[in-house]
Amino acid sequence: MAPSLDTIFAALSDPTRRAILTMLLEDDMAVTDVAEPFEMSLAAISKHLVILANAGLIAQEKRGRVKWCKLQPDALREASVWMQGFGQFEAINLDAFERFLETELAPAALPGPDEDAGEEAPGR
Amino acid sequence: MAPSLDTIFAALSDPTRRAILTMLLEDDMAVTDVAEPFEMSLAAISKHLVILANAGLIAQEKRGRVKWCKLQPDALREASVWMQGFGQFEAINLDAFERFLETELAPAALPGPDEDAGEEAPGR
DNA sequence: TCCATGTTCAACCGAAGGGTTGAGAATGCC
DNA sequence: GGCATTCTCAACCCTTCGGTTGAACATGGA
Repeated sequence: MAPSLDTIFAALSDPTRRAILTMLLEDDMAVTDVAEPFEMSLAAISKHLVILANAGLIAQEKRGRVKWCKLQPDALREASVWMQGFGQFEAINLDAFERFLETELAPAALPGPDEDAGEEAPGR
Repeated sequence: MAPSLDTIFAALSDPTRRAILTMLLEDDMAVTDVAEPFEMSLAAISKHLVILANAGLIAQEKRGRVKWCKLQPDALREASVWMQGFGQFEAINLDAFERFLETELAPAALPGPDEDAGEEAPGR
């Protein structure tokens, strides 16, 4: 099922989970490596990852013993579209809209780790 | 204090609160009028409005007996900025936005299709 | 002044959230 | 096979959340 906005925003409301997303922006990671910088149990991180996966924010793929986590920004995109409707509803920036259309028509980029984010996402 | 991303995303994670924001997109509303289309108590709606105000998503101003609620999209923009680290969605897709508005308004967020609020503009 | 209207407060309730611990279940390596 | 590594499951604990109800507070109008 497609993750709902409920699930997406709830997943984003926890600072640990946002930090995990920021880490995954750099590279795909195994569960143990995701958990390493946090001062909480591995089981807790595992739960957080399940929540992120249910929200469609990450994908998890098991290779051997190791489960790899990678960012999946489509859900974020949905939520962003919903939000930006409030900020720019009165005055639509036509230039920005045209730029959006271009990115819409462009081939969907595979969410690889080598994506140049340009600017690091703010932490908490 | 500036509302944290925790607070903002948590406020957005509830369908009732997102429906309220959508309603306020049309016009400023009094608390009673906000509560009218929902099948829950006025006190519950009042709590939701407090949560939205604490998140900086709405502002509340009391004139006489009536407390008017109005959208305050700055907090949304802040959260939107955080998200932009994860992808390139700097522009708004109006079609997608309308789609989301429909999916938000249609199912269970608002009980009846006859949401003839009929509220008056705050200035008078 | 008395009463209706608009909104919040306080106490409560059940469910969900975020954390722990300990016991598994897979898998890879010797 | 035996063992370490990786990750999840299950049971619990405590707090927060979303809702209710009834009372209270504040204001405007007769």
